[in-house]
Amino acid sequence: MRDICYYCKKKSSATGKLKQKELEKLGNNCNQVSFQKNDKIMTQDMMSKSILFIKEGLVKLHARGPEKEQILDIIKGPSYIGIPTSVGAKTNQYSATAISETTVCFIIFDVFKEFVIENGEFAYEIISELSKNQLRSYRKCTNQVQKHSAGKIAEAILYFSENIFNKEKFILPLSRNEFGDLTCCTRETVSRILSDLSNNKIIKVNKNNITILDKKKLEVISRMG
DNA sequence: GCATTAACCACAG
DNA sequence: CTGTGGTTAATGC
Repeated sequence: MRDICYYCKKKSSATGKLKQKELEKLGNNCNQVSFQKNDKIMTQDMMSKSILFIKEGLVKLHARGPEKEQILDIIKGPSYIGIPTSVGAKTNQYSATAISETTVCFIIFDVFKEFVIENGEFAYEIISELSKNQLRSYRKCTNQVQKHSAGKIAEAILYFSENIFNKEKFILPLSRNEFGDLTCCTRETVSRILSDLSNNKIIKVNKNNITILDKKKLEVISRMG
């Protein structure tokens, strides 16, 4: 049991900086759990007591807004989730739900904290990941406010293709409604824009199967908003 | 004014 | 749950 982290092939870049002793300690202080699609991994407003590491799988981060549910981000393992809310707040500021079969490591907060304090390289890798996420989040926020619907949806399709699946063809792991919650559109607008893009031969849509046919045009739509 | 955009509503499959 | 059509309000030219 104590060696599970030592031999883990899905280590984060931060965990890669841990010494063997620390990895053993991590192994003794984390708990690996499997989740099925739609299982709740972390719930908004609940007390956070662990750092969560997605070893494998897809997860959506979401929060209740004043009006409706908002999908904040789609995360692919291996990646930490919830460091900001575990470190910066008493309770979870958002929920996390599996959108594919997912393996999560729950790491005891104090052990994580100890690594940050005692291992500078580990800490730097964590800061690096948090920084990248914050920059991406700023960019997403600006785009959501300023782009028109087609641009936001094109951007999201490109995000799935380039950052999640690394393919031109993929299965959208969200319903139309959820896709709307992610892109700040209504489900009707999502439907219409997907058909438009399909009619214009920019993407192919069959239920949740999406194929990018003309990436250049999709990028233009994303950029121009 | 007129056109465009997107939300809201309704209804069908 | 999804696609489509009509209506409406806001915004831009």
